[in-house]
Amino acid sequence: MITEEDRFRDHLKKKGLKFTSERKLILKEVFSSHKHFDVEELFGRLRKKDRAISRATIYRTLPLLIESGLIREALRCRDRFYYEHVFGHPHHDHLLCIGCGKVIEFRDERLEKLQNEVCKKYGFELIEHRLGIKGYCKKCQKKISKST
Amino acid sequence: MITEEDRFRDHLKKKGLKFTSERKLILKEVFSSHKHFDVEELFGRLRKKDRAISRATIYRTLPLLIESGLIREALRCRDRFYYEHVFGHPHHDHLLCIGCGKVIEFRDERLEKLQNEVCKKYGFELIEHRLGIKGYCKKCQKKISKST
DNA sequence: TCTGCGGTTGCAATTCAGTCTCAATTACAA
DNA sequence: TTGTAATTGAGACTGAATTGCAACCGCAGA
Ligand SMILES: [Mn+2]
Ligand SMILES: [Mn+2]
Ligand SMILES: [Zn+2]
Ligand SMILES: [Zn+2]
Repeated sequence: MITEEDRFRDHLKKKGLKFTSERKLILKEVFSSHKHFDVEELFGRLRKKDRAISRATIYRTLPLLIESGLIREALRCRDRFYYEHVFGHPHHDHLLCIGCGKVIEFRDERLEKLQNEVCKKYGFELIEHRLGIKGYCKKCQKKISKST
Repeated sequence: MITEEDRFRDHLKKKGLKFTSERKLILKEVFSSHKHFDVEELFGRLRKKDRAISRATIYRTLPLLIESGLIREALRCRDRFYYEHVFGHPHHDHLLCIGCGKVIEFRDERLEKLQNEVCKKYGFELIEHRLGIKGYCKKCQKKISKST
């Protein structure tokens, strides 16, 4: 069974890059939780450990994790990228509540299939897609109807 | 028949805001072409006219045009937002070529319907959505297969 | 195990889109 | 025409992300 570390090591080797202790720590921290995360949060989490890692190194490592197929940019909110696992986690899309910021993940096979059809129609080779649906979650709908 | 200017005037009036010459010029320039645009491009186009308008005013006006339902954020590439017309142009989604930057617009009713279904399932009130599919256009596929 | 060659790191400086402040200006309703 | 609240441009500012550089270090080969 291949672990995320195996995958990362392979990718680095292929590119003639080194598996440093910093990259190892970042990888470990990234895969210690399944939640979406941004650079600041990751930086904060790492700082609390015995070994702090600079923001620059984090910014330089995340693209390597993306290239390895381990994570991807999931959302962009509040002027930041939020990342999520790809390795070990099936693809899905997101509902974003404008009211409270809640994020709901969903997967719909029919949506995926239709996108393939669209690409076929235009002779387009699909590499990746991102679907973000903005609106109001149940709770926020209630809040709004109460306040009017 | 309602024009984009009517729409903008109405919206401004509703909010107690003024229809200034700057806002009028920005509106005019935005609707002078149907292509996607970003702030820098719009700023450049306006500067070439008799009357230059500051970036700050453009940044302050675009949200008003969005609120009015005249334009929307269509894409995010190269760290910038790209905008497009909503007024007078039916909703659609985008295929983005990673190779050459080409943007293909498409509309698929079934995709729209399925998204409504997904929202219903989660009790989510859909306000807007954005689907961006990244990949390679026909030409870029050929280029790649030639170079290997 | 030792060595040397790249690749890597942290830091601070930098970039750049986007926001904000403020004094001067202007739309527009009365 | 006038009063007033909204608006403007200029430049300072913010904050995420990038970069240059000198010291550092992983690792393949000896
Ligand atoms: Mn997710
Ligand atoms: Mn479009
Ligand atoms: Zn909510
Ligand atoms: Zn292309």
